[in-house]
Amino acid sequence: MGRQPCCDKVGLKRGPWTIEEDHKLMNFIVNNGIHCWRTVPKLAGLLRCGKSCRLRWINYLRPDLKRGAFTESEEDQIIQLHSCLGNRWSKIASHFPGRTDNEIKNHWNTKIKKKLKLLGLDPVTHKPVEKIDGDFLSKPNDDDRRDVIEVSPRKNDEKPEEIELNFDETNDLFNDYQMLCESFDLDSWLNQESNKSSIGETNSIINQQWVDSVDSFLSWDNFIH
DNA sequence: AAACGATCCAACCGCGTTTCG
DNA sequence: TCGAAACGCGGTTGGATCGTT
Repeated sequence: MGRQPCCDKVGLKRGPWTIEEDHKLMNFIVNNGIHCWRTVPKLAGLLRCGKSCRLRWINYLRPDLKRGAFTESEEDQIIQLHSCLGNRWSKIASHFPGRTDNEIKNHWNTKIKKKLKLLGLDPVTHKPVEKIDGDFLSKPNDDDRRDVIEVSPRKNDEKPEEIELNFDETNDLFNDYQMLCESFDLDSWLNQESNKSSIGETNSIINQQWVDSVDSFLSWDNFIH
């Protein structure tokens, strides 16, 4: 005999969460904490599986979530960590208090990947795309030595405002990026992050403050997703 | 104003690992 | 010790929104 099943999947709700469901889940966790995700939906009165509740809490409802756009320095750190850790999003996210692995993964796939490609870098290997198995392909001709980045939307027939990066400029950017990566000491940075007054301690304070004030600052009737 | 395509992101799926009976 | 379920993670999807034609 192993554990009891997480859920029977019959009659369970799927898809986007409603405000009412969010409220139920938050109220339950605020009052009871998290001990076993399997029991959470049942005790909270939700027709969801524990897995779905866990995801909703982690990615959306957690009080210590930092919302808003990623800053440039956050992006740089993500790139640096990705070059060391690869697609281990939860590991990367653990160094950004208030950011979720899902959020970082989405940001990587929608923004940073493109940014690296524009720099002529392979987002997987962080190496120049011209390079295959250690050998550079033939020297690019003049047409190939230009990357064009549109920086403003086109209006009708108007010529788009563009930044032209020739091959040498792209290389300069890549060199800068490599220097940044080389000068980045992952170990000391990780130590520094973990020494920051212990994140768990900080989070518990934040949680407590949030729990104390949750009903006063959240007007659920007017809650906007 | 409508149609279409691109982009974003919340949520789901499936798999490997961990935990428990 | 073993097997089944829970957990956690990374990949993928689908719907909402935005921008362009």
